[in-house]
Amino acid sequence: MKTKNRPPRRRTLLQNTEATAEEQTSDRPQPGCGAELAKGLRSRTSRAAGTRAEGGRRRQGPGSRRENSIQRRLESNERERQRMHKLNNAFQALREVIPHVRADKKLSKIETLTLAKNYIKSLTSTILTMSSNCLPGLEGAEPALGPKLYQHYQQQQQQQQQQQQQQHVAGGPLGTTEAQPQGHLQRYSTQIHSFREGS
DNA sequence: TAGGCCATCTGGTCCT
DNA sequence: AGGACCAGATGGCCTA
Repeated sequence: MKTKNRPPRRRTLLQNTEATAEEQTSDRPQPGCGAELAKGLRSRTSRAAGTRAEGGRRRQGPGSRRENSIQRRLESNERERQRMHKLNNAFQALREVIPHVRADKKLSKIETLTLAKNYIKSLTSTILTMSSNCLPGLEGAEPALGPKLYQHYQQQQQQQQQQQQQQHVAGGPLGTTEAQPQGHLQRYSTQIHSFREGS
């Protein structure tokens, strides 16, 4: 696994605002981001257009609109960074459950997604092969096997729940305090529901 | 050194 | 209104 513990490579917007006037007039691209460069070009043209209006430019002190705007941008950047870190953590978690040949080499994101897709497909295929007799209606369901399996699983769950309810009505729990099976599929199901509900 | 991959910034859009 | 999400742009790091 390539561990790139890189220092922040870009100067932040705040740092840019503190850049020297000499740097700001330089034509050399600064180690800032590209979008900002584009914005810089835009602002350059607007500066050129608004030279007269800017004749008496005021100092932007703390609490000014520009200052607030920069502050909001920095907060937004931080949130975006956190979001990307979470995304990368999810990628890492996915890498750890996908079997692959070269364990010494970290999978790229695209490789991770591709392998995950193929892995799911192969597992689904295996399940189908192993239990083709037990899962009526799944024969030849190759194109959308995953959803079909999940559907079947849901039906099984409903049947189990109905049976449990019937038992409960008939004679109570009969002392069975056994928890619901919390297998991977169960967790998967729970997760899907939580995603749907946006929680 | 070119190309792949990645982190980061940014502005726009969508959603709550 | 503010946060989440997304995509484009850019530069740094790494490897063949």
